[in-house]
Amino acid sequence: MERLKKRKEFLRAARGVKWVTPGLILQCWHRGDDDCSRIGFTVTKRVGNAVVRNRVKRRLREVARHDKAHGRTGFDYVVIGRKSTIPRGFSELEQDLSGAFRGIHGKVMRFEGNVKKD
RNA sequence: UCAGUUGGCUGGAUGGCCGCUGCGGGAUUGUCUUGAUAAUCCCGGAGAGGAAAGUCCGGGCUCCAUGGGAACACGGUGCCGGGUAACGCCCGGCGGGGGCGACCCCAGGGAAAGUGCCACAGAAAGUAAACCGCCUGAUGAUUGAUCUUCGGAUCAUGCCCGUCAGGUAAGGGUGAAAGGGUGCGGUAAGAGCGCACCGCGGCUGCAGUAAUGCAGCUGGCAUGGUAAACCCCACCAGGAGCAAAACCAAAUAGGGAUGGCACGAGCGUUUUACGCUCAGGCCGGUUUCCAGGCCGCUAUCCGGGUUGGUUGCUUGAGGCGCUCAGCAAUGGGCGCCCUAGAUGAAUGGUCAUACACCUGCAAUGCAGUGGACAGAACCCGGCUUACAGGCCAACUGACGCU
Repeated sequence: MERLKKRKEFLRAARGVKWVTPGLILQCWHRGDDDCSRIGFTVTKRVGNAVVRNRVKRRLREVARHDKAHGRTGFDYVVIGRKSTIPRGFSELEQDLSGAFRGIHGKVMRFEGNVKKD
């Protein structure tokens, strides 16, 4: 799983499907090719100062590192940190992410199925 | 022991497991120019701050082609001496203010160069001025006396109640501030009108590198405040910033159209053309001068590009220790050390153990929360702001004991 690095790719993922959990928000964009899955992290200034933002981003990155099973090839994912990411327990965050992956994949399939019907 | 002042240090600890980014070494594989490069793995070691922050000053460095002189504009600084690469910083001193004291605070040049402003209140806010009051003179009324034709007239009085003319800044009242302060004399009442002391100005002497201080003589009250109002004086100062800038790869453009001005002179070669010289134009905020560089100039319109990598990038006005000079800031000498370099941006996640903090139960234990302010982005020197708790040193005051 590689990292997203360009602003354009983040903006493209923000136009895709979104899934909200208590500890984080997951966005994804189905590229449609067979390259490996990619993931990026976003924490806005509303969450806190630089120290808090760094801490949120590190916990999210660590959670994503532990969860290697759910990312699918051909997908770009963006994880957005929230103020609630800091007080949330680490195992709870792991459950949030794996649940978000399962939910968002189902949502993408339904969305693409609707597109094919149209 | 308590209260306080100043300066400095520290900025969560220990361990297990799993990661991230550089660096050094090694192995395997691929490539080729055979010692380089790319990928993967292993080992070792390193990896946020005192403010990394605010971006407020001063520098280094890079570009604006470069260097220098003069004037002006804009901007900044402002007691004196020293330190420094430099500063608006630091140290020492002076002056003023505060504190019993250790000590602290000060945007601290010029207000007799000029202009402006001083709300409200108040009579008056700066060529002083007369509201109340005080004083003098005249006078009305009053009162008294004399005369009388009984209407009044004349003389005196002027404390009290008025009017007019003048004097007065002592007192009252207003204000942030009322044209030196206190006392004595003086005066009709008063006033630097005179005197003493204090304050202020000038001159002289002494001490000090100087700011300034002390002493003497003298002047005479002349000089209200405000320069963080304009201003004057002295000194300093070109602009933009690492998204600077350079290189590599890809892409490309010193792109096109229209109009205006110019397309000059001389020489050489082979009359177009090219080269050289002169003239002309452009080159830091403006003007100008000197050296120098560049070459058609200019206006309007149209279209396109602005991505990736490498360097810059961490050895520097660098730290630590000893020593010498100095009251100190700081400087000299000697020795040792190398200590983050990311770029959607590493420096962490998690668990355990004690240790602080807070809350509750409740009573010195248990449970829960959970670790001050805060995250490098080219690098230094400062300033400012934020900061839980802990430690050290020197000094001051009070109380007690010896």
